[in-house]
Amino acid sequence: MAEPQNDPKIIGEANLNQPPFYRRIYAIVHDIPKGRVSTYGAVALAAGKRGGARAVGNAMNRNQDTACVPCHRVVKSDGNVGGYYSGTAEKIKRLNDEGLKIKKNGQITDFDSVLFTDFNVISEREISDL
DNA sequence: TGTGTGACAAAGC
DNA sequence: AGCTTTGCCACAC
Repeated sequence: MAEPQNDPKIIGEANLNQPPFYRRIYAIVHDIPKGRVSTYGAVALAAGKRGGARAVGNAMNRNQDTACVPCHRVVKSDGNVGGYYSGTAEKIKRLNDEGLKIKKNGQITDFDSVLFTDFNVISEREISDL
């Protein structure tokens, strides 16, 4: 029984070669429900890294399996959809398909009510140090 | 080895 | 509202 961050069923087989921190991030993002979104910062925190939002964005950019890791559900903390490897338009389209509505300025409608941060995942003890 | 860059964020002004 | 600085991880020069 593999750990979540090492389980190809969770993070995708193509992502097994990725760095440990990235794999942990993928396992977390995997748990974001359809029709909901989370933020780069929240995922970083769930991974035990406050301020690691940038690293999370980098990990999303290199995601090799969008089926296992729904990276389009990770957005900016201000409610803007943020970037996407194949373009923001594609990201918006995917979110629309899950029932979310995006305003013209890129803001997610009812951002607060679709925001998901309730990760049961872990963290190392660094989190107790904040 | 050092520096810069990137799908970000929070704090300071 | 906008800009700057600092923090984070990994990688390309």
